[in-house]
Amino acid sequence: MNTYTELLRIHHLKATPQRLEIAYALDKYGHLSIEALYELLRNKFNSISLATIYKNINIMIENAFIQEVKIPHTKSVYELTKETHAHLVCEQCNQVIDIQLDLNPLSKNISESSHFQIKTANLIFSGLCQVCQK
Amino acid sequence: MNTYTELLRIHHLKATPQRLEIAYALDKYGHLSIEALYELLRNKFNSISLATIYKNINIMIENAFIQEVKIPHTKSVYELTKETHAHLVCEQCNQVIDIQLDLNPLSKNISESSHFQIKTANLIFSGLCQVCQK
DNA sequence: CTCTGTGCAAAGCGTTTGCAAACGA
DNA sequence: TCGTTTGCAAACGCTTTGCACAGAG
Repeated sequence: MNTYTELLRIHHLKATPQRLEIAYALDKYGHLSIEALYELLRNKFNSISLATIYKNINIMIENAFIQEVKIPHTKSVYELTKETHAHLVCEQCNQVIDIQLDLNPLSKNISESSHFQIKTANLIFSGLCQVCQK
Repeated sequence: MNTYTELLRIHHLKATPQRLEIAYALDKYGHLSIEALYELLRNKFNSISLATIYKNINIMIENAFIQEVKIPHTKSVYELTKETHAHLVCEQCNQVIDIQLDLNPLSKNISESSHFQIKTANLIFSGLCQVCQK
């Protein structure tokens, strides 16, 4: 039993070949759109359906195996759930980069001053990656 | 000529009654979904079309008169463009609150350490508002 | 007067659903 | 074997488009 099978199990998901491939692809590429995932999986499964992608993405989100990243001005991408981090999004090549960033102190400050109970923070920086700056 | 007419002019938008009402509604309520906007405008214009809402929202975004706020797990809302700020979103009542927050120092830090040229930052805190905590 | 915006209906497109067959445990 | 998942096709819902008329400047 490989790592992805275990990972799926932990999140109460049966390990089908399609799901294993989704997990593998997200692990390898970090962030993928529905469309990109579909294209990737088509290389493995000649007759895979978009419906299968959607059904799996949805159940994987429900089970906290993956997360949706909503990006300004572009379509969403999906990533394996991992510890909280921020995203850098290149407006030119659409690359998405994770950066470690502890927002807890800031959240705490705001919670205290606004009486709003903060559970999660979502931070996206948009701009140009090193390559696209040239 | 009222304020909203001027505001629209500044963004190179003709001041039609429908647009004036959109501007007024966003100014008054802060953040509105397409659907909410449609319901509000229907009170003023008995035969307004959803297509008109969409066309105006789109051109207003293009002309930087308004901005879309993409919220995790819910539909987008729209707001008048103003200086950079973060959002508090209540997961229970879906209320959206603006908070002033200067992310420039943080952006600068990240830009320098990551060689990524940051243009804009987008920060959303999700949780429970004061009322919904009870 | 001219060009843009509006409302309506139809088209478009991404996403979801229902179902029979295939499959995982 | 039993319950879940897959793939297909159809349905769905949100958004966009084309067009004729109305309205802003």
